[in-house]
Amino acid sequence: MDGAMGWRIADQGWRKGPWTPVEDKLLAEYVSLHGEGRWSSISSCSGLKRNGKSCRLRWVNYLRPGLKKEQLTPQEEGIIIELHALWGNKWSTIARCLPGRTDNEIKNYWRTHFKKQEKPSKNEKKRKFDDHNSYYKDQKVKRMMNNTTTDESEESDIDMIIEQPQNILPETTINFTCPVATFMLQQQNPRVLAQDAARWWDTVADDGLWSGFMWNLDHDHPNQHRVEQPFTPCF
DNA sequence: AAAAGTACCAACCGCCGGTAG
DNA sequence: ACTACCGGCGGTTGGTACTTT
Repeated sequence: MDGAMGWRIADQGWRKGPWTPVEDKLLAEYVSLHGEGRWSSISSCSGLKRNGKSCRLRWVNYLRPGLKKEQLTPQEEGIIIELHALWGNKWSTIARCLPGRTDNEIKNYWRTHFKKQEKPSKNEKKRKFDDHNSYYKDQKVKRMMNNTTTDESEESDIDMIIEQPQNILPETTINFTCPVATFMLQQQNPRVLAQDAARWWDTVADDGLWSGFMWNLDHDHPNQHRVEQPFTPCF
């Protein structure tokens, strides 16, 4: 398999590594003339010493018009989290629901922010705990200032986390009590670190974005969830 | 100031499914 | 029905910038 002209990598002397501006220009010109596709014939038509696979990837992930170069917004992060919980590592499917974002970008984002190493360094463990702990302290203070919750069980969970670090520090994964985390742990993505979800949650909550979001957790039946506003097919 | 650790991202690789001949 | 080609996908790697010690 993969014996196609432009697809064969060995023995062809294809250029590898980072793309140069000249190569980008050649690729863009080729696509503007011939449209997307026909990747395998690029090298013969454009003079590019790249295999078709590499050309396609470069176009899709970097040169294609409409790509967003800026950082992911909190809304986009939330969508990624939700869709990953629903679909798993279907990066291209998730990407179709985020216009201007690529599967590679989303994949990288997820791996960087949510799929941490099994055994982080000692220092990182400490930092994760510190971040996690300070997050809950912040949340507690916010609630006290806003006087918004009287949920004793949640309160005691928070106290436990803050006051009993020895129970948590040695572990890579920390359990936590916000709805996002609870949902994610119910799903098959339990390896979400408190630091990451907490950071995201903090942003969303502070920005007032949470209320408009798609989650709808059924507190009467905590083992169940439903999506109030299903996605319209975007692919 | 230097070394070590970490985060981020572009690009490569192998595999798979669809399709044309 | 079979085979080769093509395009796409997900996992992984390597380089670089940034941060921490």
